[in-house]
Amino acid sequence: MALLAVVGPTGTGKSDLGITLAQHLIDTGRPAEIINIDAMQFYRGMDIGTAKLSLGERAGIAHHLLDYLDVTEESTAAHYQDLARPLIETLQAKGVVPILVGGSMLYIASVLNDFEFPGTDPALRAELEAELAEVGPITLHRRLAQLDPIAAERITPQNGRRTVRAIEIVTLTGKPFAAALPEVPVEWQPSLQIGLNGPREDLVQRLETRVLRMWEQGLLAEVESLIPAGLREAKTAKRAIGYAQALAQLDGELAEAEAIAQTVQLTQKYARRQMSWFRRDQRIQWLDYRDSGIQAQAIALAEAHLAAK
RNA sequence: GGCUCUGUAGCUCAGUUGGUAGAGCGAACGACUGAAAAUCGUUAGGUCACCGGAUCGACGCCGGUCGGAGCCA
Repeated sequence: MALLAVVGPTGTGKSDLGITLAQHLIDTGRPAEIINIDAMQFYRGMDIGTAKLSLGERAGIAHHLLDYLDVTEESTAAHYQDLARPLIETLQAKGVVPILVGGSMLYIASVLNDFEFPGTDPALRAELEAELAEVGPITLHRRLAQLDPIAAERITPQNGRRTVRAIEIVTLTGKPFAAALPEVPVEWQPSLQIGLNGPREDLVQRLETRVLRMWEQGLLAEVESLIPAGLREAKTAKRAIGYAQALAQLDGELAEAEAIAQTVQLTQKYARRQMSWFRRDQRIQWLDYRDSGIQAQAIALAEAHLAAK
């Protein structure tokens, strides 16, 4: 069973490379389809700010898990895992090569690695979040230390978010929470991950012009059109980098130059966080997006993976 | 031209009565198992504009030079 993935930080050309790979496989008689794994491209109507491929650019290749959520719907990695894994298996059963394309770290890991998300309980969660808001992260963390000393040691006391979830897990499962990623990831099934990246200074430049282009292409108008659809009430979608800033600009809270500058900065930071996550995965085969031979290299890697299967 | 204020980390600024400096943001690096485009941690950056003086000792006092802001002519 073949399984390909194109990963890496934002703005490195993952979508295009995904098309190239799919096209190559199809041209050589092996059906291939793309599965989006960018958490913001799930949302219908969020196109410009997520650099979503247009229909034309998709070149007739089937794309899954793209545009399948309303802006008001919340997305979670656990839910995505439930959708993506059966989809992958279905495609494989039909002899289609699935190509995961995107940069949402947790989502990728939750599909490709042996991730098991313990359940959640909205009431308990709400209760813990209220408590967090009231007493602050440090106090809540002391409670975690009593419930699960090891988890508490692995989560910094200032990190209220992770503390809440850890308490939730321990309470729900009655078992300790690992709170740590395994040294070496356990594979869900063998896959080839191709990573795209370039020198930091170059990427910084690239991301800046990319953000400028989003504004030129009408991100503001796109955001405005999403307001009636409920963007303001959204939990996840309205936080998207660029979208939050465009909203602030529409509300007069930010001048355009500020909104753009902030978006550029957040995008840079995001790319950095992505790299710090991806770097630890030794299986990723890194390619330099500036390299003109990148398509051939990716195809060679894919062929080797298919041959080994 | 005169008067007043001002020049401290890449940016915005703190710095008590003189004992060679701090924060926030940014940056680099890291953590990460149901919001992950989230949430957090660590570290590196400063001849305190420049020159001179008094002092055991100055970012801090005195004098001057250069740059910025405002007010009056």
